[in-house]
Amino acid sequence: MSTPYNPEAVEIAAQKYWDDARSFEVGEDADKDKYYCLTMFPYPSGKLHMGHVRVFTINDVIARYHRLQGKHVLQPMGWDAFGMPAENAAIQRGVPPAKWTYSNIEDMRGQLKRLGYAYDWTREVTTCRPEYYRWEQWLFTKMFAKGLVYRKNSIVNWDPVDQTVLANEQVIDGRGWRSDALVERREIPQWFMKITDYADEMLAELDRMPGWPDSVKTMQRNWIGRSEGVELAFDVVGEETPLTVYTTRPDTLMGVTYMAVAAEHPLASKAAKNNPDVAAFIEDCKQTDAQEATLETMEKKGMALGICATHPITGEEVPLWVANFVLMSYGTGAVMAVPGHDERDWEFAKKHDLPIKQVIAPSDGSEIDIDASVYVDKGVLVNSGDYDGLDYDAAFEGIADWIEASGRGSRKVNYRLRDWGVSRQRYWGTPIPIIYCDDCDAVPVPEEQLPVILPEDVEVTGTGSPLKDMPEFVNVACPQCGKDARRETDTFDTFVESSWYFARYACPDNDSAMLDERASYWCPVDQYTGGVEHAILHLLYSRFFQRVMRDEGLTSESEPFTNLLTQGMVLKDGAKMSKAKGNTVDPQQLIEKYGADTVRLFMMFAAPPEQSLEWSDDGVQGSFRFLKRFWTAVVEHATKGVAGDVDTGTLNDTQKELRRKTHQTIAKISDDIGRRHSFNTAVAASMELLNAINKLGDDSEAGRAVQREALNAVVIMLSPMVPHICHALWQELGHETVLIDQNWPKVDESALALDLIDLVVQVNGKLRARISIAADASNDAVEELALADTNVQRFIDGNAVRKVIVVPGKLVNVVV
RNA sequence: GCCGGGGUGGCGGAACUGGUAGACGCGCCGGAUUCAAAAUCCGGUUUCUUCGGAAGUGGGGGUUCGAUUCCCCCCCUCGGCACCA
Repeated sequence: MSTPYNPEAVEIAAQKYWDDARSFEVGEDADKDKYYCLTMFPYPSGKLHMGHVRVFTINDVIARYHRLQGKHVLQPMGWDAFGMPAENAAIQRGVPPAKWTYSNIEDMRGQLKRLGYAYDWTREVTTCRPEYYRWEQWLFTKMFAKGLVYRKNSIVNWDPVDQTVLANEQVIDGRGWRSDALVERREIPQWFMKITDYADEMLAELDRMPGWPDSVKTMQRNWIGRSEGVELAFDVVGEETPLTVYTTRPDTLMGVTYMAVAAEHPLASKAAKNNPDVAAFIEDCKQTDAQEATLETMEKKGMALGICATHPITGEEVPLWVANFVLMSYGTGAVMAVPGHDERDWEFAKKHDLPIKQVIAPSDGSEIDIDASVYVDKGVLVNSGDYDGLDYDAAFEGIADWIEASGRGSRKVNYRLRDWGVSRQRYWGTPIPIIYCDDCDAVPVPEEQLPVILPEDVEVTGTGSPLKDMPEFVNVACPQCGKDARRETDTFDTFVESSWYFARYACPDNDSAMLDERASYWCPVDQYTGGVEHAILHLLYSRFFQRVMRDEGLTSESEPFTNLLTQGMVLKDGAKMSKAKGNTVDPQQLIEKYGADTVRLFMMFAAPPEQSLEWSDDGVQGSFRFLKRFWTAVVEHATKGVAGDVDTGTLNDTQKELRRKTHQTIAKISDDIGRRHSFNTAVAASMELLNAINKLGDDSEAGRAVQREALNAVVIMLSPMVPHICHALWQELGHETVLIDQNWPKVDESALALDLIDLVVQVNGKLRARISIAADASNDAVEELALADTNVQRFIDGNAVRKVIVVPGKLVNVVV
């Protein structure tokens, strides 16, 4: 087969072999060491993009590497098939979302197969199919029974022209993307899952997850945002119900000079009734979208309500304001303001001429001017009556004790994390299995009536969900009393589907249970790979669902993903690839031009997986060139016949050197892939070894044996990245066996031994000489030889040597 | 605004636990091969330089015999911020 490298022929042949042999279909074998290797499943947007190719290749490399290590590897693939783009396509092109989605899946599956990923396609899951989503409907009804779901009002982006709810990404500069109308905040009833019930457990477990990156764990910790503080009630003059607030700084209680409530707060609404200015202000507050980033960066506005609260300790009256930065959905919808010791309160007080009172002084006794700048550090209490002189801890305890004793409140642990709102006013999603009855209120759909099937043959117009206009869907008998009732027409957030799919891959065909014993075999996922953009929401929701499933008796695992790898984006000209920017690169065209292996190789070589990857057409060309060199090297070696085994006793120095390089490289690549996930350096090391093989030019029996050993190793070690070419080259090297069934090469420690080692010599930290010395030389001998070097002596220049630092095997630093 | 990343030659990146900055590849320059080109192969390639060296990892400071690596401050940039997935 001394033909030039023809990627297409090589790749189709390898793929046909894997297909025919069903190489990647795996069952549950209790005797084998299982390894579940998973990548975040894609949304079927139409075509594969480079971001997909990158993450799937990373995962495939890990999967194939572990298979060569003797593991029983499962790598499945499926489709996160519900979501907005299908509705948008339907609006724009009149294609029903289901049809559009299924056709995209067909196209993308074909593209994935062409890339040669080692997937077990018999386990494919598609979330928009009733046999999948029925089980999350089922779990929802179980959660309902346990009180883990509830309904409450919450805020959405309302487009007053299109009369529809908008997603945050459909709000551009505060306006609806289609109507250009100013978006309003509007409250509607929605379903919530009590993720906060698991906040403490999920937070604590983060400390016992060594397989996750610290950055992701830190983000999740901050997101959960556990804080200890007190909740306390302020009496409101002329009101029966007091105003409850939460604070983590009870030590600053004596510094409260005003309070603020949300625009939606009942006290604000009440004040608005006889104050048109307040009413106008509240209306104005609603003229904004519901995103946190908008809220945090917009101008802080407020207005006095003309009502006062009573300070619980001093009895002084403090004015009540309504403010746009206080949200009804956060905490109690009201805050106590301590302008002296809170940044935002200070700025607000300055703007509205509210009094600023210093109640905390720096612990070191230094003077501060609270009118000139805010002081947010913890310190010693001043101007706080009985509490003066106490430090933060003592003041916290003292004031908290007083609050509890007075019956005004209590210590409370609070979370920044809010319960998960799962209702979406959209068509293309899993129907929420609830029936509304005038007598029985919200009733979950009984198990025997599941799944609630989403009608697929619909027309989508863009103004509201088509389900509302389908009496055959909406009208239903109440499961409890049998009277006429109405189905919920909202659907689930698509994060619900992606919160448990990883477990369903183990048993996608089970039509009588959500999970079975096969899930116990495969779960948890050993290696999970996906974009950093999912560091919080998707990963936290999945951790939550895993626990819900555990508490439902479906699994014994608490954590879904043992090891996590978050990969960076693919950029072109420094920017994320997007149709809008016109800087996309189509993987399909590249595969046609160079083959899948070249694309896979470039992806692995161009950057470490966690970092963003800058696309380069020249770089792809370079990867292609390397594969051609690789092909030629093996073919030229093979045409001279099959070389024998290495006889270590008969090698000359250059042969020994290549053999050392071979085994050094085996050690390096094993570590690079297995431990560090540093695929770019693994590829670089393979290139170095191949360069060394090509340089040897030794056709003696021993020379050819050493080359063959090296080539065998390179072919196996590059195969996770470029499996097709390696499949062919393994045969070319004369093996009767199949590459994917091989074992990873082993390091021969004896090949690594060196008689002489090179050390560098520094004088005052600057490189001045290189010396070669016996590997087992003593530090004294190393020092002596270093000092004897003429260039070293030149830089010592007659000065007294103050110190000599010898780092064994590395360097000598002479300090003068 | 808040939380988490990143910043090293002309470019992508390497340097893993504080120890030779620039591995490997791209690009470029020179050479071989060729009627010529493509492809391929060989050599060179941080900058400045008085050719001795000197400077250099976003900027400023610090710790250390020694800092891309650790600490403090700042700048730029990317991701997330609960309805994009």
